[in-house]
Amino acid sequence: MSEQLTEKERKAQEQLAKVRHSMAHVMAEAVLEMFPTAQIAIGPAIENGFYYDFDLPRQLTNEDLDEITERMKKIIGQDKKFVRTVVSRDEARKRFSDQKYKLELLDAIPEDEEVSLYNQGGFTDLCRGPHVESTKELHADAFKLLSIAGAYWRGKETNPMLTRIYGTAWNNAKELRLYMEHLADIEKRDHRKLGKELDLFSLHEEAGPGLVYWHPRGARIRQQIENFWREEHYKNGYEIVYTPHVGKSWLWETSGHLGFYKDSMYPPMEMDNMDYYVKPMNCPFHIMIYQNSKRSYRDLPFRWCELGTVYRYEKAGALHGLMRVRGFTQDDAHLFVTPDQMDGEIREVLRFSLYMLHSFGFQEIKAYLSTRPEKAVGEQERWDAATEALRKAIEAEGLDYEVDNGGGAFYGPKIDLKIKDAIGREWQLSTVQFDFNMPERFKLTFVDKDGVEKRPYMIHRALLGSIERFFGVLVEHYAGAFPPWLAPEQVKIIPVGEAYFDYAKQLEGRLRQAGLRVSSDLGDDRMNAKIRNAQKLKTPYMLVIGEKEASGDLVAVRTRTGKQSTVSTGEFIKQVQEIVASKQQLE
RNA sequence: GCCAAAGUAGCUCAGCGGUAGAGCAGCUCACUCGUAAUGAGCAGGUCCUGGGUUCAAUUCCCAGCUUUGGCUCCA
Repeated sequence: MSEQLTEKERKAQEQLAKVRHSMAHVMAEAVLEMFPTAQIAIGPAIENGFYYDFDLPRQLTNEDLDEITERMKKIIGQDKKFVRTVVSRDEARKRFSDQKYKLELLDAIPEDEEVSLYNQGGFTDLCRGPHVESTKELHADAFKLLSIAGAYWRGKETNPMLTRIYGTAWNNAKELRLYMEHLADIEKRDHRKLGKELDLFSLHEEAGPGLVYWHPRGARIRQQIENFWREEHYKNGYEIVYTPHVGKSWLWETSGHLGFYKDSMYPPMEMDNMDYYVKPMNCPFHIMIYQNSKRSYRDLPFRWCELGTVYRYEKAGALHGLMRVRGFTQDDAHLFVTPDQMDGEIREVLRFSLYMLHSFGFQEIKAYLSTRPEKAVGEQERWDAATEALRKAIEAEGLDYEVDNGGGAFYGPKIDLKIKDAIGREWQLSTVQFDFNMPERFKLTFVDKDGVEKRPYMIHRALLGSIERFFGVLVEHYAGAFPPWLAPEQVKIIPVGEAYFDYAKQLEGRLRQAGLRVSSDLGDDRMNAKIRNAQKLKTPYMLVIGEKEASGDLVAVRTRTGKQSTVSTGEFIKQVQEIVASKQQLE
């Protein structure tokens, strides 16, 4: 199932990576022309482009980017050859004696590896390559410098901050244009922008950053998501639980959260000489329910789910719209299972997860299997068994997957599912995680057939992740044009004139009785303006009502996609109900 | 948290060392309308907050808060 590239595609990709990497060198040359004392760090090719990190004598402005661009164009036009030479370490050290970052990189190259330099005339870089033969292969009209950003040297928070310049580069001007259009599309779909335009939600710095306010229209969508979620959980053998928002410190000490994540938790509140913490996770609470009685192997598995709102102190600079917030609702569940049940339960969780994601319109899904890291709790056999269970489940579902060796949490291996949205971006939504830690820490037991108390296995899982984030992804995926089953308002009734206001209200009542989300526009705008307003809100159906419709029990349907038709009111209701029931998108 | 940029009306933005402007939205009035904006009028602002410089600060400087783009982080 994995993406197989043909030889030709692979070569084309390699070439483009070389172009981008070489662009980075050209940019470095241009920057050194402008700032001869600049320290240069690294400059790789990345997805869609390249960057280079510099330590510069002053801050860069956008005008500087223009000048760098002009200089790069000049360099490209000179047909400079990229020449590779292998040198000794001493030579390299001499060459870069005034470049401290390069010296550091040089020291990091293993003894048995060659040290190679690439030169294109005025610029030599310590570099493994590969590069294009000559700047002839680069296209002055197919690159663009995009942004200036700060980046830690070697990505380490404690290291100095360098100036990074990002650029994009392509094979020709047309590809660049398409990419720039893609960026514009991303901007149009931005959930923060659409959230305002469609009046879905807001954030209020004065009331607390990273905390989401759901407006009626956003809340309608959320209700649809949650209702569907609850129904499906009951259908799939889960029980819904509700747990508190705060708990005494011993809970978080026992769970280990205070030890590992204290900095990311909201500070405690003191009451009756006790510290209470706002929950950053739901698991300890579900565990309290588990411990409420002695559990038998006959009771297991327990599948307890909760739309649990948690609070985490995210760093100020990390907040981003709905995607990264400080208060969010996990569509959480914890499964307490016997070792025998593990395989089957994992398989079911995965199947359920895929079903949910498909229901929301995500078809392309990829799995990531993360295995035991260096530092981990739990015996090796349990890790092996759990990891195998995860792998078997992925393979049974025929999912394309990658293994992230050592990428698991310290308490257990996990599967993450990433979806691809309408414009090809990946978002991680579902996660299924084994936990060898909590049952141990809370000393969970069940009495097995043989009368012996044993540890249950515990599985954490979230299908949508956080409702806030999932909602943000949905907004961007659909660009705000939600399929009718999710749309906050499905139908807008637009009378052609005041004479039909009464009929509009009557029709509205009838549609509402039929379960549709509908309202009438009885303002004093002209019909055209009303259509425009409904269209801007991406309302799926607009019903224009006048004499013909009122007298014939008809509706003139205009969909937001621009299709028009006239059908009987009954027929319209039936059609919409069908589309809603089948969760189809409007065509 | 770190680097950089930004913060002016509900929204999108212009402007500027002499205490502010547009479009849209809102309100009022007129128009009574057949598939993406009818017209006119009115109202709306501690120019993010706190200091400093200055005769005078929304404008310049400093600090803070928030947002944006990255970096780091993300149980």
